Amino acid sequence: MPTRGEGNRQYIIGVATRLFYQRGYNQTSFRDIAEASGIPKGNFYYYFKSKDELLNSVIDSVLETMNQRFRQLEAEFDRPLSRLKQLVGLLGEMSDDVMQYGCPLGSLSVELGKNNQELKSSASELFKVLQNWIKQQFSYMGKSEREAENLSLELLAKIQGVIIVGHALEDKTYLLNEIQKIAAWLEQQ
Amino acid sequence: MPTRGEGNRQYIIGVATRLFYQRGYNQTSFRDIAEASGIPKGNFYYYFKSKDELLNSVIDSVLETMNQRFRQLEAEFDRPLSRLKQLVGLLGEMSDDVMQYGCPLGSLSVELGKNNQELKSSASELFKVLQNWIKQQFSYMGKSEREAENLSLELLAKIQGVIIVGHALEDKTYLLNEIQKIAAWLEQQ
DNA sequence: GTCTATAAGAAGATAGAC
DNA sequence: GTCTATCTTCTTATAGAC
Repeated sequence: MPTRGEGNRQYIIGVATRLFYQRGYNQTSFRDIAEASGIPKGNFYYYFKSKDELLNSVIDSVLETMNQRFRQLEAEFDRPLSRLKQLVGLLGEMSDDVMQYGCPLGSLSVELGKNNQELKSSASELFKVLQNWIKQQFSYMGKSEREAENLSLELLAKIQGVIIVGHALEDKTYLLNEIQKIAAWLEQQ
Repeated sequence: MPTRGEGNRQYIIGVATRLFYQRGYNQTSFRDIAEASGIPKGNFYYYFKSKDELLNSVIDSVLETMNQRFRQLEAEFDRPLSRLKQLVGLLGEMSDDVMQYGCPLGSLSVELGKNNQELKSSASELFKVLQNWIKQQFSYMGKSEREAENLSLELLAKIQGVIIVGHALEDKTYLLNEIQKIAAWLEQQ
């Protein structure tokens, strides 16, 4: 059997990230992750002392991925408006997943809000980091502190709103159209 | 022990409705419902042949409650605009629950979308009924078919957006303020 | 580090006495 | 109709061989 060492840890986190999103945290068992990863479930306790700790590691990993993507957007696009439009474009690329599983950040936050307040706060951190980055982009665009705050919340609410409605109404065309409208709205700011 | 007959059925549905909302469907066990209702869990199978069937009954019951409330709003308020504002006002009254558990319709739809497509469609029905009623109110206000459709979706997306953002950011003040803004937006239509 | 076996308890569901 | 006891399976988690 191959020995991947610490690489195994990251691999487990990657598989868990996907399954937690697609099936929900509570509905994903170590058995599921074991089958999807090919790693016996007994091993998980060598890397994580509990399932909750695995979720915390997943959240940390998602946070890191988010920050990497932010830096990437900052390097690739000079104009903050372009960065925001790119972010919205990403939503369009994820539309199939979004239609089935909802927003990765929003759905996790809501699920954990129902029976795990501690982990819910961790998940909410992701949301706050995203909001802060968006806010900063609006600041770069010359908006005041207050305007940037309001616009960042407005953008987030628009995104979350069309995701839930598209998901619940099972209407992908609606979702795609609304994403276009959000991009157009961004252009006007 | 008291014999409540068919009243028991409705009583179980009522307790389950609340618990499914507060804890999530998958995270609510028959044991939980038994403890909260005082009815032994073995009895549930006399009224419902499975947990999924109980959820279906809950969804049916919520649908009926929604329709009752619609009729009530129609009887109590002549102007369709007043009815819609009242509906938004209801969201404000539920704000504490919404902050903790999210939207009763939206969160259920997202949860079921992750591992129970059949039940998810049933939950989505609730959403569609709500949208249709909202659309009808806009029609009564003189909007065209297309305008009424768009406005109903816009209202729903606004509501869902501020719920998720308020919930994830743990900011009740934001939620309450945004509900006020939605009411003001309604006024302009 | 990796793997198997298994413990301890909770889940949904059923049987059958009353 | 109501209730208890129990079956089966699945869960998280641990023990211990290799």
